[in-house]
Amino acid sequence: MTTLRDLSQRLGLSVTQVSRALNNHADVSAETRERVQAVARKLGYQPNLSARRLATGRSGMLGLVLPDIPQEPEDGMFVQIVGGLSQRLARLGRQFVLHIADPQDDIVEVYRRLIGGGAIDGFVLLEPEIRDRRVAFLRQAGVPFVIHGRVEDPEDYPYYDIDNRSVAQQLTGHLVAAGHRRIAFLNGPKTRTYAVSRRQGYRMALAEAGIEEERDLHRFGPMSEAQGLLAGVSLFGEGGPRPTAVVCGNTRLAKGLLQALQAIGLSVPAGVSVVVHDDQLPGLKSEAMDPPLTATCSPLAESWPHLARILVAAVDGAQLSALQLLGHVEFNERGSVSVCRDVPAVLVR
Amino acid sequence: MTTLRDLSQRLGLSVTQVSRALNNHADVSAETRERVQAVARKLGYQPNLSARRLATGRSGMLGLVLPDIPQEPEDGMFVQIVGGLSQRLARLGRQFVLHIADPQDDIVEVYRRLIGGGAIDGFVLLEPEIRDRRVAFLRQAGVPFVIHGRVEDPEDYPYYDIDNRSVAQQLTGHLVAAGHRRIAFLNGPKTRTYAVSRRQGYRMALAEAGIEEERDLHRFGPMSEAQGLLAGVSLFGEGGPRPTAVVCGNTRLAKGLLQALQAIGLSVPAGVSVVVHDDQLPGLKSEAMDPPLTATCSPLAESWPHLARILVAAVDGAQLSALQLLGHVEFNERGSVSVCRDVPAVLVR
DNA sequence: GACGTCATCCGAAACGCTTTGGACGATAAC
DNA sequence: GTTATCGTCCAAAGCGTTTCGGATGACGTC
Repeated sequence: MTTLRDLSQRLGLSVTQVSRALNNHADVSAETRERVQAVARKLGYQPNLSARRLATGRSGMLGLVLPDIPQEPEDGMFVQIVGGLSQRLARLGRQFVLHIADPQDDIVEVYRRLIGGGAIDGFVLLEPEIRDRRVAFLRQAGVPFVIHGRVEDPEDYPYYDIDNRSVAQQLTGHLVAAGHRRIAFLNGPKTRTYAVSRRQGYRMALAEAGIEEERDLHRFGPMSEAQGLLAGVSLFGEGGPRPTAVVCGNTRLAKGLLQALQAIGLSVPAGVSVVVHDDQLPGLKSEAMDPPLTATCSPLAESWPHLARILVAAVDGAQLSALQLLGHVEFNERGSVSVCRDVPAVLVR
Repeated sequence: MTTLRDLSQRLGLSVTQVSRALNNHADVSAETRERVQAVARKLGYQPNLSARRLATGRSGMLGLVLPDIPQEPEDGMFVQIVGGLSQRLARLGRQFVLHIADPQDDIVEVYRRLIGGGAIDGFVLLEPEIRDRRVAFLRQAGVPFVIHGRVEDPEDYPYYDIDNRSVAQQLTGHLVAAGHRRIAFLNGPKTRTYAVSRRQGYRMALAEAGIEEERDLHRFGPMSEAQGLLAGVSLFGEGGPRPTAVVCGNTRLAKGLLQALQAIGLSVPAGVSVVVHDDQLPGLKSEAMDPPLTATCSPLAESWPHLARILVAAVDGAQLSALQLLGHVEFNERGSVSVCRDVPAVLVR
């Protein structure tokens, strides 16, 4: 292994100057810099990361901790995440450490161990929850991180997110504009911050139109095909509240819902109007469904480059304003919504 | 962060003794060891991995390098691999580093960079090829690794594998015993060592029965459903060689083949006999197929714990004999094979 | 009493890097 | 001619750990 000392001896320079030359410091002449870098390249010099870390306190390793091995059907997305992050971070000269925790371990302890060893500079946090313990711990410990999503105020941390409130408001509003007043919402798990934001958007859209929210039409749960199917049956099956339209939190839920509707004998959009938020999950595109669904669209895959970039910047101590980003959301109308001719439920009762 | 020096001051001992006490060295009294470990626990001492690495030359990090982001349908398996390895290594007190290379980078350069930085102690190598460049490089560089599979002789390196030659021989032999003489083999990619081993097994079984190999019945290619389908059509469609039985390299190939056979109107086992090697890929079990397939079975998921254990032992400098393992293979007869009544092709011609 | 043995401890060096504080000429400013 | 400034360089300290080569004292042996 070539070390700085090897280079310095070969060049007749001090170790100091060689180090500075390689790291593009100011006080080294252009000529020396060239010479040093040429020799370094020739000898295939690679800085020893451990030594660097010991001197600087930084290891160049960024981590992702998962609480358990992902199972179907989320595992495909997991590949995208891990692959995207790893590749992006590699391009930024960092290394990616994946840690899959023991499910029975306390997650905060896992983080404590990882930063305690000094092996990891910062973390990507997925699926933030309200009052997220990881966020609280890392913030207090002064360890850099970036959240995929956001937590409750104050928003004084790096994140990449989409405007979930606006997404829900837009989708719900679109149905309201078509005359619907009894609109179901298949939301995500109650403890997830994005589900909370979306609830706000849903409510705002209803409130704007003077519609009173029906508790039974708002369902929280995992964003899975199974959940979509179950919710669909429960909403539209016998004894169900039978709304006239449904907002789906993602395309997996939508797929399940469409199956339920088909089984029940309801067609879209004639019988029920359906809109969805589309993360562009692999193999589950809203435009390829039957019928193609009107959707807000924001590819999940766009997140990873941003998360990588933001995390690296955060570790390097960039300004907070440079570390917060809201992704772009498109709205695509595709004819899965029909004008509602039903007499408002309130009058029926 | 608590350091050895903190502990030593607090205990009135030298840093040396504290270090030795924590690492269970010989020349430290039982009483001191207890005391040291108690205080270390209390202060939540975590050894600084970078410092340790600098002193020992080991970082405690083990790596897996993938040439690109896995795509469907292999991505599910990838999750199992990465998840399994990461979790197992964590339990052994090591960290797992996943590196997804840029597809355009030379793979050996990627390894060179990773070990050059001194960040990684050893590697897990997946999908070995004949004359594998990674193996050549790592062996020459003296970097520990474990192969999932094997390469050509000499076998002086750590591996976990199954006896692929025997698997192919067993499956082919089973068909031979049922009277089949024109047996197709859907094998893996030609450059993979396991495909080479399986070819040997296939040939041995044929040779034993005095059957001459027909070139056109032995197909190499990706072990995908699509490939199984295409091969099925090409073998049994119009103008195809129409063997009486097929050995499938894995259940994905088998699934595709069964689709092709159904489309063509051939039934299993009445029309064609089919056997398969089953890696227990998620959602693709040989016993759940239609019909359930006679199979050799060796769960891929069993590999990860072994690979993790072996790699750690290799880094720790264990004897070679402790580092080589052949996994268990079961044979399950399920009735997808019928006795062959066809007149041997040679007599027809 | 001299010697060897043993258990237990310690100081100091080493790993490869960054960074601090200053040295040394050359040039510009007064 | 003195002083300040600037560009370029270097020695040395320090990061936290392991490890080598002793040091020390207690004890038993002859």
